[in-house]
Amino acid sequence: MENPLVLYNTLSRRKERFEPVQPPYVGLYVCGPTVYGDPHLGHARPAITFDVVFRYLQHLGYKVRYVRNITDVGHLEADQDEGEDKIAKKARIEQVEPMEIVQYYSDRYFLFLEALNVKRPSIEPRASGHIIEQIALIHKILEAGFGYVVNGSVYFDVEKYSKTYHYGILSGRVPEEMMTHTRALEGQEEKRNPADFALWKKAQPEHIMRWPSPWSDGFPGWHLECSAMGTKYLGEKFDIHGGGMDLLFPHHEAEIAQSQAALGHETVRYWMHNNMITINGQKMGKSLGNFITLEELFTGKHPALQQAYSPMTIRFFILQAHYRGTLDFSNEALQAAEKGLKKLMEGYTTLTRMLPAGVNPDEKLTGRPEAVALPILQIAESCKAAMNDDFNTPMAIAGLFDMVRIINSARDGKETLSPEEIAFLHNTLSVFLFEILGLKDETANNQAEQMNGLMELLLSIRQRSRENKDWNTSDQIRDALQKLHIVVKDGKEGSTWRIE
RNA sequence: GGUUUCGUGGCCGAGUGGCUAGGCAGCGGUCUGCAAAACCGUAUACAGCGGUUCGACUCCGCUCGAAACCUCCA
Repeated sequence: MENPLVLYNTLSRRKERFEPVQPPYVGLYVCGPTVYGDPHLGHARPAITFDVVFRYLQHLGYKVRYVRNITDVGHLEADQDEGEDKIAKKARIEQVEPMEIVQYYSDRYFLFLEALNVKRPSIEPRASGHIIEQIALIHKILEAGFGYVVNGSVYFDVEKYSKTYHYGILSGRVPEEMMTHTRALEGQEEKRNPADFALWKKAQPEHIMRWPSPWSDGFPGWHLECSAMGTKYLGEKFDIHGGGMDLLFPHHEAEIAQSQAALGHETVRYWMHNNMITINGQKMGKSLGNFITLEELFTGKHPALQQAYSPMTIRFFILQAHYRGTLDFSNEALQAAEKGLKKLMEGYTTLTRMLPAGVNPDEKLTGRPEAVALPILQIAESCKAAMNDDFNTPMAIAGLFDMVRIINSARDGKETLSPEEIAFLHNTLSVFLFEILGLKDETANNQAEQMNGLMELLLSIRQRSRENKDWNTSDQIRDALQKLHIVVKDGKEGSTWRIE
C-alpha cells in the first residue's frame, strides 16, 4: 500500500514517515485518565485527538489495536484530614470503596466521551488489574541491575541507567542536572538520588489500595502501569504511544527507561503528544482549579460559560486546531465553532437533497474521478494531504468548507454539478465529516421533538380551517398525512394523531 | 535556573523562502413581502532588531513577551 502518512515524532522532534512495525497491523497506546474526578475539557483533547488518529489509520486500511488505560492505582489515598482522628475512624467505615470511585468516574468518563462520539478503544485495561504484570516487570528491572530495594520499596536507579542508556532522550533533559536540581520532596530520603523514581511503594497504613509483593504490601509506581500494559497487549515493539504533553516528563521518560531497562531495547516507535487547552492563556488543569467539566459545557452551567455548547461543537472546536498547538478556550471561539459546524452540516444536507431520487444518503457513492472537475478533485486531494501531514485537521476542515461553498453555489444555480460530481462530493464529504473527523449531525437527534411540534402546528392550522368550514384545506391535510401513514382522528376534545 | 514550545489581521486558528488558508465578527453588493440563510466582492497580519538571500511572515542570531514541564495533572 502506498502510504504517504507522516507524523511528528516527539522522540526525534521532527515529522517522520509512518511505517508500522508489522503492517497492516498497528499498535496504538494512549495514556488514559486517572479516574478520581469528573472529565473536563482537558480530557477531551487527547481523547478526540487519538480518536481521529485511530479512525484515520483505520481509514487508511490498517488493522489497529488501540489500547487506552484507566489509571486507578497510585493516588487513591483517603482524604487526609490529619489531626481530626476522631472523625477519621468513622470516615474510614463510611467511606466509599476506592473501587466505587473508580467505577463511578470511569462510567462518567465513558459517558461523556460517547457524547463526543469518541470510539471505544480495542482494550481499556486498568492498572489495578495488572499488578502481576507490573511486579514481573520490576523483577526484570532488578535482574538487569537498574533498581534497588529500600525498606520494602523499589526504586529505579536513574544514575546507573544513564551510564548505559540515555535518560532524557524524550524530554531533552540532562540527567546530571536533574540529579542536582530536582526538588527534594518529603519522604524521599530513601532514594539514592532525587531523580530516581518509585517502581514499588510500601503502603503507609492509611493507604487503602494495597497488594502483596515480594518487597512489601504496597502499590506500583506511577509510571509502571503503561510500560506493563503497553507491552502486554501490543508487544515488546509497537508503533505509536500517545498522551498529553504534560505527561512527557517524567511519565513517558520513565516509561521509556523502564521498558529499556527491562527489555534491553526501545519499545515505542513514534511518540505523539497533544498540546494543552488553555483558558486565559493558562493550562486548564486540576491543580489550577480552572477547569470546566464536560457536563458543565454541555449544560452551560458554569460561571465562565455564556451558553451551553453541544458535544459536537466541542469536538469541532478541538479539531479546528492542530493537536500539537495549544488551544485557547473562550466563548467567542466556541460560538464561532458552533456556527462553522452548522454551516458544514447544512452544506452536507443540501448536497443530500441533490442526490438522485431513491438514493440512500447513507450509501457509499463513488463518482468516477475522471468525470469530476479538477477543482473539486484538488480540494479532495488537499483534504487527504492535510490528514497525511501529521493529522492536520484544521487544514482538512478548510477543504470541507471549500466543498460547501461549491455545493451552496450549485444550489443557488450559480454553478452546475454533474451527477458524478454530486456523488463524488457526497462520498468525500461524508467520509471526512463522519468517518474520519467523527462528527455527527446533532439536529437529527431531536426528531421526535420536532415531529411533535410539527404535528401540533399542522393540526392547529387544520383546526382553524375547520372552524372556518374550509373543509378542502382540512381534508387536504388529513389525506396527505394519511399517505405518510399518519392518521388523524377528530374528537370532541380536538384532534389526535398517531403513526400507523 | 534548566528542558521544550510558541508569539500571524477584531477573535479563534492554518501555512509557505516569491503564488487566497479557513471559520466567526465587520464593511459593500446580489437575492429578498419581513426575517434568516446563501452567494459575490473587500480591509486590516505575520512581536522587535539584525543577518543570509535576487527576494523572508517563512531560514539563522539576538532582544522582548507568553506557556508547558522540572511535583499529581490530558
